[in-house]
Amino acid sequence: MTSAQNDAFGVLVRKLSRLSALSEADKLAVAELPFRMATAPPGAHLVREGDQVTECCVLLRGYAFRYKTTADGNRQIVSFHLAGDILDIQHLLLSRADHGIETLTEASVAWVPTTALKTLVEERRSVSEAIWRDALIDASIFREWVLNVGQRDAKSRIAHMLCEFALRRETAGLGTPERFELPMSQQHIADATGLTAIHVNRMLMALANDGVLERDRRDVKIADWELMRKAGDFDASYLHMAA
Amino acid sequence: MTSAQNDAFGVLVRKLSRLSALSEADKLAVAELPFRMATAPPGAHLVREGDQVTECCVLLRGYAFRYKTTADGNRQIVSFHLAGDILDIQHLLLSRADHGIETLTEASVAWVPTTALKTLVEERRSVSEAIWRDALIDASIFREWVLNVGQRDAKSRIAHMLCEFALRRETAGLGTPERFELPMSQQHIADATGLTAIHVNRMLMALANDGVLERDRRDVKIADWELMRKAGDFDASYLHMAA
DNA sequence: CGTAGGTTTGACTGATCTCAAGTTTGGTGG
DNA sequence: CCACCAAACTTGAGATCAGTCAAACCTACG
Repeated sequence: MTSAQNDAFGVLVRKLSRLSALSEADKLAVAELPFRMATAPPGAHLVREGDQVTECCVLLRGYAFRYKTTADGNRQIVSFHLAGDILDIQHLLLSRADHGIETLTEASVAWVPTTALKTLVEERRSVSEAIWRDALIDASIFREWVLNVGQRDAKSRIAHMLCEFALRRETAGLGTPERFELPMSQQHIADATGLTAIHVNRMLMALANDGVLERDRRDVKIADWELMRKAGDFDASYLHMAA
Repeated sequence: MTSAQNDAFGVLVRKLSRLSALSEADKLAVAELPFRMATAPPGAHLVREGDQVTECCVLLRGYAFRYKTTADGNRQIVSFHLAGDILDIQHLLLSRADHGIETLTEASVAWVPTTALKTLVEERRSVSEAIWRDALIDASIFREWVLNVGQRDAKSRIAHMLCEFALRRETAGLGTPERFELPMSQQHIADATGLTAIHVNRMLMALANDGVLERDRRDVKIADWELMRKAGDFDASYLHMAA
């Protein structure tokens, strides 16, 4: 094992440490996982629906998203991901990909054999707890998204998505939630909220007009977080940031 | 331990056995879990959003659903459940309920201390695998629901929901998928699909008119499964029935 | 400096919602 | 056994949010 390996998983170790108390031995075990590094340009397919998967994919740098499509070709983004996220922990126990994974920006990913991850989970209780807690939070976020697309109107959906992104970004140590650059286009936001890109554009302008946010292309400034929270009917409980 | 205990968890043991190969010792360990039995009338709240939870809830008889609500009171059902389902496995590692659970029909439930379940999962590899596989399939279903409410039109959403219900019901050994009685009202279907009850009613009539299904109040007969599958854009892969 | 992807604008359409009323059904008590 | 009631279901008409189509405008990049 090289020190390069230790460094590679630093962002993952930090994320897992937020989810469960890891001993130094635990952290070392994570850092010593075998893996295959890869970099991918924006819009690269990491996993395609239907794939038989034998490696889990950890995002070390950049942004990615997971999506499903209908038979007639409509795309629904089901989650956005940032550095430190395990993109497909479900492949630990389900070998067939039920959805696709794609990069949003240029990204670095580590491919870890599922067998090695499985062994790690079986042998290290705290690591297991961190990983499964992460998977359960993942599911909680999906539930919130069902609520988001099922019950909220267009403006709220978008505001909610922005709140979640801002907060998760902050939690991952990627900057303040007040001002940030979106890695996704309005079409991506549309696919995540079940709207059209045109309507997303109109609602973003409406949000700016309401004084909820300021915008310059993909740069977003949330002028008034409380206003934003209300606009998006956002309550961070579902992110289970304090387990 | 009494034989009554063994019997109580029979439906759970069968479900877990479908998810992972369990030894007789594994099955016994599940059957020996401590629990508190309860019966609940239709519409009973089993868990409320925000609750601090110390017991997991296993549905042994009847139907239930999980739901979230917006600040202005709109309800989104995020999943339906039938006998054998663990209703809130997320409480194994997340103590705060991020959504509510309610019975659809009269039901019998077993409350199992999360500590006991946690011990079971730590000590029995196959049981652990079955339970986590179930949790991951749960998440896969949430993703499909995001797609369903986000991208499909009203008629397809309802048809998709009916396909899923019919198939899961069959898998659980509760009868044929061709003909069954719905445990939920049209309002429940509306809350699950992000529509209004009135529109659900119209679409159910349209589906009957299209020759996709026959209906007499809550009795449903799927005349032509292939037609139904097409109407709902339904592909069962996401249920991971063959792991 | 040309091009492609992303964003913005406007006019029109339509799926689904809202409101309001009526009907059927299953259960309950007299 | 029947009358009543509440809940669920059904029907109709009008309103609206978001989609569609078409075109123009940026702006980063090769």
